[in-house]
Amino acid sequence: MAAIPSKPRKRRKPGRPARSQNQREHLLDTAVACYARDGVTATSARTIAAAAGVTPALVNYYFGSKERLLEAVVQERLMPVVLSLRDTVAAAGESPAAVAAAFVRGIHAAVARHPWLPSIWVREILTENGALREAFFERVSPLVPRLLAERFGAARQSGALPEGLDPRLVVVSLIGLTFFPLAGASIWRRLFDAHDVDNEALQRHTLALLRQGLGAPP
Amino acid sequence: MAAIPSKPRKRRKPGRPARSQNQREHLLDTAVACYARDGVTATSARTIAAAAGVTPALVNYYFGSKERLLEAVVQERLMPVVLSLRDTVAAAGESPAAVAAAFVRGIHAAVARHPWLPSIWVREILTENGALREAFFERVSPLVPRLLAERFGAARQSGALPEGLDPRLVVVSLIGLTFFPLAGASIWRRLFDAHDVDNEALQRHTLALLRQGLGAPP
DNA sequence: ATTTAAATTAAACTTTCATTTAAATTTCCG
DNA sequence: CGGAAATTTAAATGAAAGTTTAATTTAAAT
Repeated sequence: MAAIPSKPRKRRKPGRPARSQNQREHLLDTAVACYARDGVTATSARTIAAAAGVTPALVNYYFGSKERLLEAVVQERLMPVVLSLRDTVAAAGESPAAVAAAFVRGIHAAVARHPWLPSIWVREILTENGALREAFFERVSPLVPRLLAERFGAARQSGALPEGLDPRLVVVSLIGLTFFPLAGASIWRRLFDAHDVDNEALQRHTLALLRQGLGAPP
Repeated sequence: MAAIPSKPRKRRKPGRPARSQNQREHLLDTAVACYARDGVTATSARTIAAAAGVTPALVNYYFGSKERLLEAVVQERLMPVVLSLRDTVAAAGESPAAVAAAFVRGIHAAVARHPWLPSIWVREILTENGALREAFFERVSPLVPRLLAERFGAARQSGALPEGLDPRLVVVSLIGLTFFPLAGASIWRRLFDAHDVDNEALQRHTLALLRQGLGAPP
């Protein structure tokens, strides 16, 4: 049986195109979207190229290898977001509640601009052999998680942290309360028929939970 | 240059082995560990076979295909844990705090037995094209998340849920507060030098945060 | 206008993967 | 003990992956 070329796909001939867009930036954006959708390791260079409408060879032309494309994504897409988040947190007040609120708002603002963020975080940083784990330790963790832990640690020493809470674990809880619901938004919206709940409502809920908790069991 | 057989690897010859262990169960355990470490899509049948000390052909002998191995892992490894968790939650009282506490304790107990659980959850259920997403909707979500949402919904109607909290989002927050810190345990222990904090301390912290929150900003 | 540099593709190469097949070895049942 | 069924491997096959190379087209520089 012969393959039927139902769509006579017009493949471009080789050669520099007339008015070329910035393919390098476009490849970075496409790659980050593919990483978020399928995971870094499961994303082939061919997939990224196809999604960007180019050939795999172009990926290597701009980045040299699959590995260095990931490195460029970290440097040019992930790190700017992290730096901006650090500034937001650093500008918050001293009280744990204020720092936590600034973090929650900062994450929500970042995700509104960069929807790929939570998915990549939970897949590639959180898990055992995540593709961004080392990048996280070396470049991200000194900027945000350590800063948060210092603030909460100082608050505990001045008695401003409620009894029973570990300042380091407050950082962990905060990340879990923000990235996790944002990463799974499409899941719980579908599951609970909660299409009425937008991210702003989620943010209000999270801040309310952080303020007062659920109360004590009877 | 000739390959040097430094370790004269003793490859077994074909044939049924003398006293065979249960390779099928062993392959299921190995697969679930590989899934947790590298992610489902990034795990090749060869990787699982090598980790289990057998050849890839044996994977197909027992499961027919890579895809049906995943299906068997869901049915025979994941689902029993989910069913047990549902019983724990169903046996809790009516108050939101009691239900939440039962869930947190149930998750911690399950993870103590099955360390692969949080990693697989955040990677394969939470994210956009996660390999277990459909299995979650069809088989897991009716058992646990829906049950939780019903309890919290009832609590809100009887006024037992604090102001500002959405009963459906309480479920999401709960999962984020448990699976996320457990999945990332090796990260934050290393990051904060918190090797003194065991999972029991984490559980106490989480329950304390759920009880009282962080307090209001000044 | 001519030359040089940049951007892009097609095609080829090598590796890795999932799967199939045939053979080998052992257990189980009569 | 002897044959049928079960379990395992080596080897082969075909598809997909990452990368390299050479060719081709356009833009930029002189």
